[in-house]
This record gives sequence, structure tokens and C-alpha cells, in this order.
Amino acid sequence: MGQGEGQRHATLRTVAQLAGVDVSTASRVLNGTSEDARRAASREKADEIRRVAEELNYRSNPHAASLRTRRTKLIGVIVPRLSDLVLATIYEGIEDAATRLGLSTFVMNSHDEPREQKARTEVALSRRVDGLIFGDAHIDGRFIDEIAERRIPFALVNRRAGNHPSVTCDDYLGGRLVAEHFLELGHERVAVIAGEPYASTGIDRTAGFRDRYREAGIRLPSSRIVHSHFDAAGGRQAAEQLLRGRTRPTAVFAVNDFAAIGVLGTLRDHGLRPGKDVAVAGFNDTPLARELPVPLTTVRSPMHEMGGLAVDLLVRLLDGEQVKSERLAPDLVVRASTDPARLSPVATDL
Amino acid sequence: MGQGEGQRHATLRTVAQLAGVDVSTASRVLNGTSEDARRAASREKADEIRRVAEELNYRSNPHAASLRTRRTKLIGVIVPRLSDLVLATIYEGIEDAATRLGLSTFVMNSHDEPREQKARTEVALSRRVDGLIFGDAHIDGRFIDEIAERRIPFALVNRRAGNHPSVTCDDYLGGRLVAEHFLELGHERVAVIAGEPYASTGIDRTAGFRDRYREAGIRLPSSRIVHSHFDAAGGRQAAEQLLRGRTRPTAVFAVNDFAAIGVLGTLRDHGLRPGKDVAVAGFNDTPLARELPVPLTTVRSPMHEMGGLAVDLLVRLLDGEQVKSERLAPDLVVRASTDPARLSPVATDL
DNA sequence: CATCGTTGCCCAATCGATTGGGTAACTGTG
DNA sequence: CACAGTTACCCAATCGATTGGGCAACGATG
Repeated sequence: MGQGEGQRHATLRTVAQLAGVDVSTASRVLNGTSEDARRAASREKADEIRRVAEELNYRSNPHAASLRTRRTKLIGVIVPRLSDLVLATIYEGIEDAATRLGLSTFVMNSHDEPREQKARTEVALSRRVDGLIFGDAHIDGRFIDEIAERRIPFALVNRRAGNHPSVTCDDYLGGRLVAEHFLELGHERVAVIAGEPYASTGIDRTAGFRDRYREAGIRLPSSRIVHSHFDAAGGRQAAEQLLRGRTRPTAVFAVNDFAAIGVLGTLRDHGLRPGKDVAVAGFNDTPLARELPVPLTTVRSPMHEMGGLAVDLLVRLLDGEQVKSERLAPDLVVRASTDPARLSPVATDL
Repeated sequence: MGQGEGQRHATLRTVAQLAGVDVSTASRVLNGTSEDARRAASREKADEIRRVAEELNYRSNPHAASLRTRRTKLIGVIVPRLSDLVLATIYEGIEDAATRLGLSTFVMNSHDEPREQKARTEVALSRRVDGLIFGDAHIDGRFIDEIAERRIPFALVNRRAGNHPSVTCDDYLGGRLVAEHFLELGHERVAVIAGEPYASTGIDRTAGFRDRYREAGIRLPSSRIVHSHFDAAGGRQAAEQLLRGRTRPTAVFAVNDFAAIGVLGTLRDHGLRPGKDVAVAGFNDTPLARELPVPLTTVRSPMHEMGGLAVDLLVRLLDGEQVKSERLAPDLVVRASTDPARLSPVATDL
């Protein structure tokens, strides 16, 4: 109830009074388009208004403006969890783009739980966001469909669902690239750690990988496609399961770098040398990948860029434009975890 | 300009009209305290108002309320970067606590740049946040002092500065714990990768470590305290610098897990076995630490909890209470990177 | 029966901006 | 000089809530 309060903010009214004009004139000069400003006041009056505003350190009260205009310049962002570096990086892209456009963003974690997705979305809507960006779409699209039916403007990022507007990496192609690489290295007994079954990222990466292998005449048995959480612990669990199998794979594609790191750890624990006994590839090229003791082969995805494009997409949608989804090209980055020649001396000595 | 718009939100006025009461009565029943509600309307009227509100799916418009009350229930959070897992985790704690209290948060990245800190803070203030949480304080406190002078309510988290209210880990103690551990293992030639020179976290961890060693009669030459960025690339650079020195340390304390990971990579590149040839400890016990090929000894800090407590602190401040800073106790977690006995078979074979 | 307290509401001002619609003064044209 | 068009403003309604004050009706009290 108390107040730490700084000095009260100057309002348009005080600015207008001191500048000797009506508040409407001050509004047009300070907050309107330059077109508005020109026709609202003469050169000198406008300068005077701006001078006074500057002096009083006037800042338009966004709540008052939103109340009147019904637009908040706020966008809600819902992600599974910001402590996932992939999402944090995408969010940074979102924030950069939003800031550049004078928009503000709210982020919330849904932990990929339908109930929380719903709850967070309602919170965002009750804050009257102009639109939403979802980084946590589930492939079944149930929740997203509902949002679409309510005609709430939104864009998906990182994961796609249905044909709702989205900005994603070309995950299918990414999976193919890894398969291509493994095939070149001569791996025939391979496995995929496929991520969460509801995430299009994992699904598409797996599909691309599987399809490329199939084209090479090699079928992946379903026992060598294991779902997992998108983190190191998840990768570890999945790897343990794979190693329990009768025939050990010679190469493992984890659809996420952190899961791949878990795989590296598990291999060591089992006395296997990553990059030599078993090849490992990840996805996303997180900054850690190249710094690991055994640097990780991975697929670089434009995470930051995806965030920015998602904002652009949403803004175009808010402007009533017709939009279409974007799919950005990934790159394969080969490092020691799949290429023994690149292993450091000590690791090669193994 | 266009509108994707969903159906218009119901307002208090329509609810009041349908329930046959004045809007003020509806306001007290729906948005006031239960005390207000009781004296504003009879049992039956109140129930009727709530029924209508429910039916119309009424949500109070926070902008209208803020305009009138001058409180926004918004708090601004400024961190160096959310793609740093430590900050992302702290932010999750902040978000959880805020949600529980019915507050919303804005996060922004300052990249530890004074200019951006200033700019983001102004953005938050122009959004009329009730208070701020800074996770990016610099030890010199210049910027923070300025904010304090403007009597803007805020709390610091993770890093302290001056005697502004903060919630931190007891970093000094954390540093001592690592030193204690290294001493027990018999390490006398040790080094510290100390993080950014302006972050209290690195400063205090280094100081605790240095002091404990001094008490054991061992002085750290300044050449063995190297500053670095708080990420794997930073750790790698710092480690390279240390290995260039004449006398190689037998143990390295990196004040951050990611920097420690960079050290592990560098050691390998130089043909040195982490945990055997050189002991390595990190700080924060990020989830990755235990999953690495060579699991990392580190100091567990209560990141999530710190975030929640920072919110509590800020809220108490906003309520006009006198508050004092909190310093939470860390724990040492010993793993293979400092203890050869714990190395996995293949690593021991090295 | 006059008085006093409650109970249960309603009135109306207010927060700070936006915006459609005036209108007075001035300029240019025929 | 009459008239149209432009320039440079001002007026006032409005967005959706909050909140101090007022007041009628009713029961209790002396």
C-alpha cells in the first residue's frame, strides 16, 4: 500500500499548459505521426512543446493511451522454459526486434504443460496484449487451434503446428544433413534420440534423418528411435536405454545439443570414447558445443533470427496482412564428436 | 493499423447493467477486497454480479485500473542476458513468485553494458513498472546509485552493490568452500578464473578462495587470478592464458560452471586430463555439471530461490517496509573433475 | 416517537491520453 | 472585394476502472 515512489511523472496536460497550447495539440506533436504533428502546430509552437516536454522529462503514459486506443504495443511470449538455452536465445531475438519496433514483451514459461499454457495465455490476454508468440506449440495443435478460433493474433516460433503461421528452422533438412554426414562416414547402425514426441522440432529432425537413411536403403528399427527430454539428463536416460539394446549403434543423432551432451557423458560412463567408438551429433549449435572436451558435431539453426522474424510475422498479422510461414535453412557443423581426425591429442591417445 | 481482434472484452459497465447494479458496486465486488465486497452489496446481489461476470467472462482491464490507482502490478527485471542459464533460472524464480502474487514481469537484457542498462531501465519506467529487479549490478554501483537517488523502488539479485537491498548467494563462503576442498586434496599451486571484474559474484568468490588459501599460508600470485567472461569461450581464453604461464597450476577454480566447461575443453586440447592432471571446480551447479563426460565439482547456489526472494524483498519495499539484504548459503558438490577416484573407467584409463 | 447506526447502494469526479469535429485568421484568386 | 482553401489551433467526448461521499430504508434504543 505504501509508496517508494519517485517524483510524479509529468503529464501531457502540464506540458501543454506550460507550452501554452491545448493538450490535443501537444498530443499530436509529441505522440502523433510527423504528419499529424505538422498539421497540428506551427514550427515554433511544435519546437516549444518539444522543449517543454524535454525539460519536464515527459513520457507518454502507455496505460492511458492503451485505454483509449485499444492497442497496447505489448506482445505476450510463451515458451516451455527460458532456462532452455534454445528458447532463451530465440527470446533474445524477439526482444531485440520488439525493442526496435517500440513494442514490449512479456515472457512466460509454460513447462510444456497444457494447463500452464492455457493459464499463461489467459494472463497475457488479461494484460491485453496485442498478440502472442508461442514457442511451445504441440504438434496436435489442440490448444493453438482454440486460440485461432478465438481470432487472437499469434505466431508460432521454433515449433510448427497445423498450418498456423510459424517461423521455424527447416528441421527436416537438418535431420537429412546429419544422416548424410553419418552415411559418408559409413555408419549403418545408427540411432536417434528424438526429443519430446509432441514437438515438431524433434519429429521433423527425426523424419529427415530417417528418410535419408531409407533412401540409402537402410531402415531404422523403431527400437533405435528413443524419445527424451530436451536436456542433458534426458539425453543420458535415452542413451542408457540405447546402450542396453543388443546391438550398440555406431552413431547417435540427438535432436538437441544438451541431450547430446548427456549422451557424451553416458558413453564415457560405459567406457566408450565419443567420436571414436561412437559418433555423436547434436542440434542447434549452442555456444557450448564447440567448447566441450570433445567438441560436438551439430546443426546450426538460426535461433536469434527466428525470434526476430516471428515478431515481424506477428506485426504483419496485426496490420491485417496475409502472412505465410517461414522455414530457415540450417547448416551442418562438423567437429570431433563424429570425426576422430579432429580429436585432441589426449583424446586420440585413448 | 488493421485488427486481428477477438471479440471485445466485457467491461465492468456491462456487467453492472446486466446485474442491475451500479458500476461502483460491481467494482467493489469483483475487484475489491472481500471487506469492500461485503459492505458494497448483499449476499444475493454479490452472487448475481459474480454470476454475470463469469458468464460474460469479464476480466478487469489492468490499464484502466492502473491509470486510476497509479499502481501497475508490473515489475521490470533487467539481467545481463537470459541466455545465461544462471540468470534464466533466477528469472524463473522471479516469475514463479510474481505469478503467485498476481504481479507481471517484464524482462530485458542489458548485456552488462551501462548504456543498455540505462536504456532498458527507462523503457521499464516508461511502462510505469511499480519497481525493478536488477540482476546486472556493477560493483561500482554508479548506475544503481542513480536509480536509488531517484527513489525508484528496486532490489538487486545475484550481484550486490553498495548497500542496496539485494538477494545473493554467499559467494565469499562459496569461494572458501572450494579452497578448503582444494587444500584437502593437497593442491598448493592453484588458479582462479575470476569472471568479470565488475561482478560481485566473481569478486566475492575469488576473495573467499584467496583468503582461505592465505589462512593456510599460501599466497596466490596475481598472475594466477585471471578475469574472464561468464561463458565457455571466456573460460577457454582464461585457461589458455594460465597454461601459457611458466608454472602450470594443479587446480583451477572457475567462478562459473560455463567458464569451467571451457577450461575442461582447453585442458584436453593441451593433452591434460581434467580431474587427474588438473583439478577443476566451477560454480552454480548448473544441471549440465553432473552430466558432463567428466562430471564437474561445483558449488550449488540457490538460483531459483534467489529470484523468489528478490520478489519478496521488492514487494516488502513497495509496502513501505524496512528491508535488509539476504545472503543464501551455498553447498559444495564434489564430482570427478577434482576427484580421480570418481572418474569413469575410460577416463581413469587415460 | 425521535434519534442513531447499519446496511446496501448509487453518484460523479478522476486518472492521462486520443481523435473527430469545429473555427478564426490568413492567403490567394477572379 | 467576395469567396474558397489552407493553416493552426481548440473543444469535448471517450476509453474502463476506482473511490470518497451521500443517502434512503430499516432496526434498535431511550
